[in-house]
Amino acid sequence: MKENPSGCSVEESMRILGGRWRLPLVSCLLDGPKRFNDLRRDVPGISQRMLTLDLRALEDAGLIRRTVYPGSPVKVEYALSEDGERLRPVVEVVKTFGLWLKARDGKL
Amino acid sequence: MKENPSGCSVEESMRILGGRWRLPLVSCLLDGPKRFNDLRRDVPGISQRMLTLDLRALEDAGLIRRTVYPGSPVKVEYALSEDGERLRPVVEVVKTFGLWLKARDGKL
DNA sequence: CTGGATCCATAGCGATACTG
DNA sequence: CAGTATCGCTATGGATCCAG
Repeated sequence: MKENPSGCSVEESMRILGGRWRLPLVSCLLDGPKRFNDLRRDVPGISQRMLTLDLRALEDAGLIRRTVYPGSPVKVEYALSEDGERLRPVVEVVKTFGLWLKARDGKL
Repeated sequence: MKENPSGCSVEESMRILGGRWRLPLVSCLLDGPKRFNDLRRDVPGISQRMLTLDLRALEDAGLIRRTVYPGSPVKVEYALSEDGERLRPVVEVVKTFGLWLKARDGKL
């Protein structure tokens, strides 16, 4: 009973948060809602394709809300859902680790 | 230049923690040092190949220490390094999120 | 027991061009 | 502005066999 369902939970998370852009994307959205091209700018290096796919995936997971404001041209806004807000601590701690990593390896 | 270095740190982290098994592996090692076949057992589903590769990668990143105790048969022990201990909060928070995720999707 | 070597399948991702 | 569609490469990971 002391066995490892813990690792499984981590796997569950990684199925959604894995990949190169998911977490950086969420990280950007923690600042507040953004539009498609805002994200393209704020997540440097992401391709338009991956942006679309990962936004889709996160939306399907219920972590992101997509709102369309009609008009010409249309305006589409992406925001973290209430559930997605649960990712804040995740992003924070991963970011912290990344910063520490960079500092460590920078000093070697 | 004022732009998102936060996201970059997240990317740095994911370069090391990405992949399907890295974090589950670290999660297992949080309990204490383990041997190769212990890990094979405790990280259900991992192939021997990936276990080798990921242990290697984490070792190269300085997050894991590998100790060989000579004898016949040899005994090899893997443990988190001091640096690797920095992953504890990461694993914890990811695990928490995973558990919550499973609960949420289980209840839908 | 602790791996290394090989082969192979798939998933992830990038680049580019096109569209309402 | 906010996407879709297509192509192809590479990385990731599984299966199997071999070895000290």
